[in-house]
Amino acid sequence: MSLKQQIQNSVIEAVKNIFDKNIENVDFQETRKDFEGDITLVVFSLLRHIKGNPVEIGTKIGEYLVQNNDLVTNFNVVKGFLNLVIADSYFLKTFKNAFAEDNFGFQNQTSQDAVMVEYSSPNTNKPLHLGHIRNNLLGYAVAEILRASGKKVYKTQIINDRGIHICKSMLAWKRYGNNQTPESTGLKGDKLVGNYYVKFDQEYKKEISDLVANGMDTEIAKKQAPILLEAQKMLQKWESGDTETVALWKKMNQWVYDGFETTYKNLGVDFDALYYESQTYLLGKEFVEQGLKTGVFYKKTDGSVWCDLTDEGLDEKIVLRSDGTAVYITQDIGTAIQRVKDYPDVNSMVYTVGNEQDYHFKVLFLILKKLGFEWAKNLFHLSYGMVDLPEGKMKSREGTVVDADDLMLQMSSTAKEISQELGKLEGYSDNEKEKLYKVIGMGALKYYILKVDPKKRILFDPKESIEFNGNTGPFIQYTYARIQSILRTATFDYSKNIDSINLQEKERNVIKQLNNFSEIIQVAAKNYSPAIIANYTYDLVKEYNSFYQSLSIFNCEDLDTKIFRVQLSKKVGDTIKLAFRTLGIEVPERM
RNA sequence: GGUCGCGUAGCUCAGCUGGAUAGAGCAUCUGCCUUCUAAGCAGACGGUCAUAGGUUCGAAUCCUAUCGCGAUCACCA
Repeated sequence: MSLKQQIQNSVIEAVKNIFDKNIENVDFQETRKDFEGDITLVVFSLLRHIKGNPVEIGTKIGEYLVQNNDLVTNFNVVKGFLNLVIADSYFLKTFKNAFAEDNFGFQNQTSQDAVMVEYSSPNTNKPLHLGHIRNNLLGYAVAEILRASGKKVYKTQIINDRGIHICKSMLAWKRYGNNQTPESTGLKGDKLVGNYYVKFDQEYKKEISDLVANGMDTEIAKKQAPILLEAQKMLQKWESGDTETVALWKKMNQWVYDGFETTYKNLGVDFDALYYESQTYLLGKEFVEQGLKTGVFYKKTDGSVWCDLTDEGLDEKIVLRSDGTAVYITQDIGTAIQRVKDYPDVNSMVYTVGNEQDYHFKVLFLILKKLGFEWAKNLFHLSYGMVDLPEGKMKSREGTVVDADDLMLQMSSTAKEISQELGKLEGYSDNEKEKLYKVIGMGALKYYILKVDPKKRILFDPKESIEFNGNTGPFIQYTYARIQSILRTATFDYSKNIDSINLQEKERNVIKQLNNFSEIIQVAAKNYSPAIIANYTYDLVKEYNSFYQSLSIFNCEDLDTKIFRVQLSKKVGDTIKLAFRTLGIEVPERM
């Protein structure tokens, strides 16, 4: 039973005995630092049931609690706030329990139901960029947080391997590629293919301006440029299964997958199930047919099929073209259903997709509900804001994108520079150092992105992101590394049980913060927000550092106190590690 | 224009289901390394929580309107 629950029971009892009223629950909050106490009862909220002066009511309840509840040793009332002082023994006991628990805060899988988390979902015509990094980090972290909260989780992505954009790269490679391969050029496959996507665009623009120079209208030229017409022809060939086109498509896609694999590995993300658009884009049509029969959809005179969502405050939405082909949402309907078929334990899905698709997912979820799927009420769009650069929006055509691989490399090399400047890594091999620079650089990048609320836009300033002071990943990693150093230094058995010592305020603060961890994981899972974990961890580290700086760990007289302080340090380290695990951030033994 | 999201210190961000004097970091200034890692700690400075109303004992938080920024409103994906 949590502290709040225990105190609450006593308060309910007190109200019953003193005022003869039955109440069901009471509002608590943590006591503000400026007042004495650990937990605060908001007396105002009782005024609905009990009439009278809040200070008097608070005082009476406080007196009752001190007499009848061993946990409460003292109290004071300020305005309508009853501040309760909790016994040291309580904090020592909760800490002892937490210390004994390896996965403290993590819950074992509690239900058979699983949740599927989709993220990344890239196009296969260009390399991953900063926007994908936010997507991947968010999706991965949310999946891990859900897992820590007790859910079974599958990670998945849908790879957009089909469509005109792929044909553009293919065509440009065919024309200008001279049979270049990743091997022959030493380029990552996705980079190579991306280059030809850019090449296509250049040629396309050239053709347009040529046509315009010859007197053609710009809008018409955009549609009539020969290279575009050829790309469209290529798409038709692909759709009809032309052997040569399909072979090229397979070859180039494989290059891209290999390239992505490297990027994912460096980012530290992975997937349990892959879906390819080329295999799913026809799914969903049969469900449209079914929906037509049940009246969820209706057919217009031209043969196109629609869903009327005006009752829900939305528009009509097309789900099948007049020529009978599938649109984007048709595929999404099919894929969702397919996933539940493939993984029958899935009854909930999370889609990590940018907020420009808010409307799309609103519609998708509504349609799936209308189609009568039980799990449709458990769908969540993890919508996140764009990543802006100081110069403005990222535009791939204008070359203002921040490439994912380049950025990760840059973060590591900055970590290297700073580390070397500080000169702390004597006795480490070059190999170990390189690995460490990566851990720190990635820690900075990941934390920088994950600490902000997903739904907000991020302004990504490359210079400021590589900041290792303050509320940053490296700051937290540093604290972890220091704790490991303490553990290496401790020459006595610090696993001994400590039953009674006098707790200093700083120590109590750290324990209080530690005690919140389990709840924080649940809150973060409920809100699909890694930012909650990140900010919690930062607060924990702040409390710990304050303790660390002001109380000496090894130079105190009492052995029990010494042991306790090492234990406290270890637990903070363990908690940082667990919290960071849910964020996909590694933690160094030394830095 | 309709719909959705955002607007908190000079900058980047916290602020959970309404609660006490709105919190961190960066930047600027002041202290603290012969003791376990100073990538640290302690402190100062900095706010009409976009604006105006409303609900309430009590609002950054909930409601309404206005302003600003962004996204979206395709037989594209």
